[in-house]
Amino acid sequence: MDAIQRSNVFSLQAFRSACSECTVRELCLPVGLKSTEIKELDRLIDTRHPISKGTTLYRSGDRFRALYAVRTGFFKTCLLHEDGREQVTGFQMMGELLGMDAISTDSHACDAVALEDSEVCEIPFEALEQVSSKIPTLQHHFHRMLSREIVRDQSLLMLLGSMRAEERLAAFLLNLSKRFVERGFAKDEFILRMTREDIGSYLGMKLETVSRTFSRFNAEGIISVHGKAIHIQQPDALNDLTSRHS
Amino acid sequence: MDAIQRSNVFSLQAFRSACSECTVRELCLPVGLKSTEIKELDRLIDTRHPISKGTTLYRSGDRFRALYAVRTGFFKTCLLHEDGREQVTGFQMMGELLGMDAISTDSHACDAVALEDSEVCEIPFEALEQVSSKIPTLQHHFHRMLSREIVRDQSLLMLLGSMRAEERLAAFLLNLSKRFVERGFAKDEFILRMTREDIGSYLGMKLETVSRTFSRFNAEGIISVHGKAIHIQQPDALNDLTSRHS
DNA sequence: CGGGGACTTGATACTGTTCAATTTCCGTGG
DNA sequence: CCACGGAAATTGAACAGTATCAAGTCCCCG
Repeated sequence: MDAIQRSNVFSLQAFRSACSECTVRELCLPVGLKSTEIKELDRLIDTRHPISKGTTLYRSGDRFRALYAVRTGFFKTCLLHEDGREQVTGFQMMGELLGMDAISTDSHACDAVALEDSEVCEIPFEALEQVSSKIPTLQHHFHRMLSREIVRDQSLLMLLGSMRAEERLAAFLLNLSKRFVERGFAKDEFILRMTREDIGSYLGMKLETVSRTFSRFNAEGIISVHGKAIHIQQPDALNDLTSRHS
Repeated sequence: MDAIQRSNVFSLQAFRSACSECTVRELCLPVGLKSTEIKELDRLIDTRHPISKGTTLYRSGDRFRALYAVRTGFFKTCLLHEDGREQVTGFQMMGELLGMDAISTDSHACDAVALEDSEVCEIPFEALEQVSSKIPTLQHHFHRMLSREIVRDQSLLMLLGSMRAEERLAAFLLNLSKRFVERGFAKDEFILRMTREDIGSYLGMKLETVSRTFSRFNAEGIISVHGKAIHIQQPDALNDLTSRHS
């Protein structure tokens, strides 16, 4: 387990996006900005905030002031239904943005909980709007970030609406794998930061079903599971599951 | 049925948002704009486009050029999985915006299909970004629109992830009712523009289950159903369904 | 008026849930 | 460092909710 964690070596890209300025600069990745513009951006970032495991970054109903870029660590966002049911709406890792749902009502629509000790950069939203209206490429990229969140949610809708338990879990693992790779970690070995219950809530199934499905994949040699440590043995098999007929 | 349709009388508000300029002005609803700014906005709107029933406004993969505001009519958006499965991701009616998911990749991520003869206003996106960077209140409101779409998708996630068939359909009917009211139509009588299959896809269930659940609600006197004509008899009963324990 | 898609309804099969009993893991304090 | 205790995970068996398959009806459009 410790061995697996060590195998998640940083790549240069991952290292870059881990430094404070660059987490925000991720907002303007697709284009080269002038150095004066970059300075303006960096001025916008508040100090880094440590968030320890299990604590919330914000809660549903909190007044919206800033977006947060995950610098290190791992978060989940979840809605709380009045009758107590919880729905996990997403998991956020290094370089991803939190809080975009709050813009619409000026108050947060969900809770954001750190699943391990983490650090975030605070991006005061008013300032971001001001700066971005002066830098068209930044504005455009920010719109892309918002839009990407919409697309992400919609592919999750597809998953919840038309896939079976096996397919959902396969898609989930492949998605995690892809995101780890983008950050320079190993594509086939990682540690889950969330519980089976979190996964189940996210994927619309019960924790027992998650556990059973993991066990089945394990028995079939598609992955090996040891608690939260996952090793993907046959990525193609997972791929087949997500796109197989009926 | 014709009678029900007639009972959906326009209110002043609905009438306003149906006129071309105002559909776009909906973008800047929360604040008063100067008349010069309103002129600038109105110049931005392309001509209105009629979209006849069954045709697509855009398809997945189409190059992204503009957002569309629904002026009259009714649309669905749907993702197509490679194996043929279709997932309806939303239904859009008068005054709602289409195409926000396309910003992220510059190409549309889903199909938009007119469910009845409709009209849309085209809002060229580049122009919108330019204008909105000059008018802070417009920029902010546009961000709210994007964010609202995220929130909308996330409450649908909750629905798909943690509700049973009955609860889903109840939530769906209440949501439609709410949106009709906002547009000045009757809150308890309306015509569904989509098929049972569309509803099922949207709510993550099979068309037979949709039909059966409608029949059960009908038998219990909660609603009356005649094909696509719905009359909500006991809104409270629907409310109880959506928020009842386990 | 005819044809075909949309809808309803029934019988059956199956996936995933629920309830319950263990086992494993991991943080905590002795 | 080890032992303890509680949370997390695994596994089984019975059950519930939906899906599937199939037959028949309705209704809308041409």
